[in-house]
Amino acid sequence: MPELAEVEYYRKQWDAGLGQRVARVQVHGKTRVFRGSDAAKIARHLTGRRYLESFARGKQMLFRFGADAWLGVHLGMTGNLRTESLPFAAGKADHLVIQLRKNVLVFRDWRQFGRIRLDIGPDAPEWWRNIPSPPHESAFTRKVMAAFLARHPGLPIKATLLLQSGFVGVGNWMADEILWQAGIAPARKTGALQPPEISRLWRVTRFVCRKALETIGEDFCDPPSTWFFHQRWSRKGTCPKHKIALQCATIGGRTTAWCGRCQPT
DNA sequence: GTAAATGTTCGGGC
DNA sequence: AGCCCGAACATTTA
Repeated sequence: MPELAEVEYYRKQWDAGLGQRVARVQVHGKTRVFRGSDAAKIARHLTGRRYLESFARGKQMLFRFGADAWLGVHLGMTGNLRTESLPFAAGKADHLVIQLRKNVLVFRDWRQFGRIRLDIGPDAPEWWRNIPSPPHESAFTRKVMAAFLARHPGLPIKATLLLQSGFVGVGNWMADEILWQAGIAPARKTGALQPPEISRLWRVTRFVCRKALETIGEDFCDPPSTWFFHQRWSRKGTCPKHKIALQCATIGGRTTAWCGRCQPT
């Protein structure tokens, strides 16, 4: 589920717990989401601390508990966050359950591709600080984007858009949306894009990210009805402009849909 | 019963 | 040494 805007939406789902102290933490010890970390240790460190603030950057989230405990959350493919009220019984996929005074913060993830980690220190952890600027921020200039494209000339542009080192927060549906709106075929080699196409790609990337944040990121409401978004999920989607059947193939290792007329090869 | 799912990482081949 | 692709991860749903 979660790309840039969905992540922003889920981040806010824990807001109801802001300012409350952690009474108890339940973790599923053997779940994959704690890989690389000690789940029991995370539970121990969070207990007694107050939930103070949260951040989202692309597909990553960071939650601060007390002065120096930083909980990193990645939602993977099927993760989500929600707040429950007491009494609450954790379900099978509720791998992290943070019980506060009045509310319960829950991380659920069926497929367990998500990840939870904890860092202790006065400042946000290094992995967090190293995340580049997502496209909706002003630091994502045309020049920055063009330089990134130039580093991956051999990849299909679809695959390049999925690289989190350059297009922070862009995932499978956003990449298809961006390429459709920009009129660029997903299989085109990144290095083959002409300057006017790069300009269009840059403008559209920022627009799609910003608009998605205004709609999905705000309250999970649908993006504009004219978007590709509404068509690409179904096997028999059609181009919003031409009403013709969409093309479908695996590109960059992921299912990709596009319009043969809007996006000529 | 089989295929596919909005993500990332690792290993092998070139 | 890069670079690129496919497989693997775990589970549900169509």
